[in-house]
Amino acid sequence: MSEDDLPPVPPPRRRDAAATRASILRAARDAFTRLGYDGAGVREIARAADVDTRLISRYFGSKEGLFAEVVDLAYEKSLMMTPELNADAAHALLIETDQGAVDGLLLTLRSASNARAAAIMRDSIERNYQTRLAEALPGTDTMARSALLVALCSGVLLTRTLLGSTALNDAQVERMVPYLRAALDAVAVAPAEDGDD
Amino acid sequence: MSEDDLPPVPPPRRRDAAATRASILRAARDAFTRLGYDGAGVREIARAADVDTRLISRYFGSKEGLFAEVVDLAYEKSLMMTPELNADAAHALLIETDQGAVDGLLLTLRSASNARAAAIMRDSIERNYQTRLAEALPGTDTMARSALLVALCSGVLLTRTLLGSTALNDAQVERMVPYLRAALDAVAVAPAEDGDD
DNA sequence: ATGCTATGTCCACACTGGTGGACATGTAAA
DNA sequence: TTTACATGTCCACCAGTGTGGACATAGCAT
Repeated sequence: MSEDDLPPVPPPRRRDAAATRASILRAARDAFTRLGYDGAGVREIARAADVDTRLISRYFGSKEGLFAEVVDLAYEKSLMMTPELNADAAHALLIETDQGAVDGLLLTLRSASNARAAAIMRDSIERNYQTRLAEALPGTDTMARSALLVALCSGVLLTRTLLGSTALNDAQVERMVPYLRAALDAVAVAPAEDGDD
Repeated sequence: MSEDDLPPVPPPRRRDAAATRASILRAARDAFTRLGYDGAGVREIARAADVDTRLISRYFGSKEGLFAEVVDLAYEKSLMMTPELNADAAHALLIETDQGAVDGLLLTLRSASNARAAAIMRDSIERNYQTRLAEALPGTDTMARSALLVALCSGVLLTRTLLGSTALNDAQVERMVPYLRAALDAVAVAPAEDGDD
């Protein structure tokens, strides 16, 4: 979940600004996803990236600047919830949490309590993700419906992962997949139709 | 939203432990709901309660102890999502956010990023709320389905309030009420039936 | 090889957080 | 009235945070 989009830390420790930036970005993504915006500190990120703390301010201006870049990257490829993919989405959200596809949502949830971080994420979501999803939806009100889909999925992940709900974490959670899929379909399919493919 | 369950600040007695406790509790509930567990500071709460900071540690042991009591109170009366009430719930979540019924959820969302706060809330939700909701649901898997309902509603509120989603905040959001209600019904009604009262 | 600039490093500042000790004072019991 | 405890108050501590200044060094152009 970390080696595919960002180059791994290079063993030859010369002076390479691009590699340093990438290393910071990777460590920041992991830290923000795991601890949230407030929970992750720049010192910790720098240590994980094996980089001096000062370089974060230097390369990204501030913690907020770093966060903004991380968020943009996280939402470039993220779980899609189209009518055809709702079954997959429901499964991914309920069963295989913490897999790459839902990391973007996880990042959002863990940082949503910070107002400034929330504004950064809202921008990125609407710009990078929601528009893409809206184009894949049939019917009208696609923008609002895509937002509603993101909202529903966020809630599931929130309850499962952050809150650690026992009912949504035991073995029987598999039986919830059809329910969740039906709920998502209720929003994703066109209003008049009763799609049940 | 504040004067109904907690006694207002008392005029007469100058030293009244019960009144002080209640005042702290009220200020803490407002602060935690507005700013989240991490965002709200004990000094701020004490100032809002017109009380010395030290009394918080004295009466509630710690910030966590205070939070636990606030959470318990918040979930005693909260929005219910039964099949009959899903229309109301959908309306409340999408239109009249920040009303009393959803404050419990709001408190949860704003504090969920803190792991210790999340554990406190999970306990309270499962103990005070989820069980109650499960009893009102028809069919099987009522506990897991009630958890799923809470999850879906949390997501809507999260996206609307914390993230400030524009698509879920403009005038056209009314058109989303039937969608959300259908999604909730997909979980709240019994599996085989197709209840659409 | 030498100088310049980019790159990396160390230290410290100002600030805020939660918590606790020691003290003052009101309130009720003896 | 006097004593004792509950109640309220002030101050300080320590561990965090993000940010910036001043300095060392590597890598490249000349």
